[in-house]
Amino acid sequence: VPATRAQIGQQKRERTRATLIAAAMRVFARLGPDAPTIDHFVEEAGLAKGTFYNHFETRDELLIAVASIVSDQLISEMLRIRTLSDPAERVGRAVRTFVRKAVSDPTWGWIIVRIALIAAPLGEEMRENLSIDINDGLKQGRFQSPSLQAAYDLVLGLGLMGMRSVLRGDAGVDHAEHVAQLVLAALAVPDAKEVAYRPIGPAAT
Amino acid sequence: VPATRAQIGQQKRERTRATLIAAAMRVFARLGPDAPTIDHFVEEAGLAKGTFYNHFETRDELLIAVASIVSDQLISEMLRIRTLSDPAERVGRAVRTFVRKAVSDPTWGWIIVRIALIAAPLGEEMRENLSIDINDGLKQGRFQSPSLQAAYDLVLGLGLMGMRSVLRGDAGVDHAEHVAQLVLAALAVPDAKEVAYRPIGPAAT
DNA sequence: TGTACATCAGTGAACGCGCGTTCACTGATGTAC
DNA sequence: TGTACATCAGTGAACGCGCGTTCACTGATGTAC
Repeated sequence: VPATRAQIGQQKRERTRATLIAAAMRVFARLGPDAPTIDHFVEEAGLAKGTFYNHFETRDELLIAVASIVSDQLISEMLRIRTLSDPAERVGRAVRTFVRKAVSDPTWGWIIVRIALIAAPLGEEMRENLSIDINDGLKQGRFQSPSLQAAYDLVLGLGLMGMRSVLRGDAGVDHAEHVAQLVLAALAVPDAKEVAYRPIGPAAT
Repeated sequence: VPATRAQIGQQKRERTRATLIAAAMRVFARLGPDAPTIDHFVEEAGLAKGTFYNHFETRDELLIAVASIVSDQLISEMLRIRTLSDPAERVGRAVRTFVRKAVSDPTWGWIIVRIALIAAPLGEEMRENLSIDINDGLKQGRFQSPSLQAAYDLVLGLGLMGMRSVLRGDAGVDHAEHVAQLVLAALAVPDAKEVAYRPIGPAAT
């Protein structure tokens, strides 16, 4: 089928928008949520300044777009892990996966570390999803914790700090497993080390 | 003794500087390290804009001054705790003290949470001091951890996230003890709960 | 088939506000005589 | 004791750069005939 003018235009628009968002991710990862200027984004993207305003009204709108994409990736990862039946394995796998992903995709990792706790949507999604898994473990007696909130602080705090360490190059190759092991040990999982190192195969229920 | 003109001037200067720094602490606590402008600081302090430049050359210099003060307070607190002989009690006490202090002095707490990981001196001081206590515990066999770095991420990550929870009003009255207990449990301290709740008396060696 | 036209994403010069920075001035207070 | 002077922290108006924002224009590409 021949492309109509409208279709061609839309495709170009979408490609430019994607270029801009990809550039914005690198910039936010490098400079954090507050410091970057419009010039930072368009220069990184290799586009004219006016182009920014063809796609976004404000700098904040771009930050939200970036946060939404990262948030969606987080959620889909959490949902894949949810197919595992053991809450300990779910929480351990989540921590381990995110720390490993920070190694393989530092831009993604720095965005999480630098804006995770600031951009509202991102933080809330993480919170909701984590709370489900932690609650499951507590109800089943697989976890012990003096409170849900403390367990939540444990997983999010140690997870983020573990990501930060590997991003800064301060940690060894097994850091993801080490961090997962400590999380599970804190929650009084007896086989914490075994679960933390369990090979990642096809999701077994 | 009658005050000389030079002394009077110096005293006034010091008072103004203190006013400015106290105002800057509230502003940094509220807005983070990047967002505030010079106008924010002088308005909060009730001073003229030019006065800022009588005391600091740049916005960054003020941030460093604030970070230094907070850092000094952190270190002196850590040094007081160092008089305790049991590494488990030292680490637990440190975490507990900082979370409690975030409750009683939210401005101080928010500064730690918002700029702890950004302002270099602050992060390094915390790192050095924590590493000493953690290393002691590992060498003495009081702690178990797959790596020093992971244990460090645990204490700093859970500590900061615990502070953040109480600052946001998301946690109960015993949150400091809950967080300390989880830290010690993660490090395989058998009497984690007992140590976390041990009354804070005069430092016993 | 070829040519003139319509559409629209992208462009970048121009504008103007906000914020960092300067500096001549004020006023409080000790000092000189 | 009283008065003129010196010093210096603090003041705030003024300046100008940087950055957000606008908009007339360009050029690529499909459409009309």
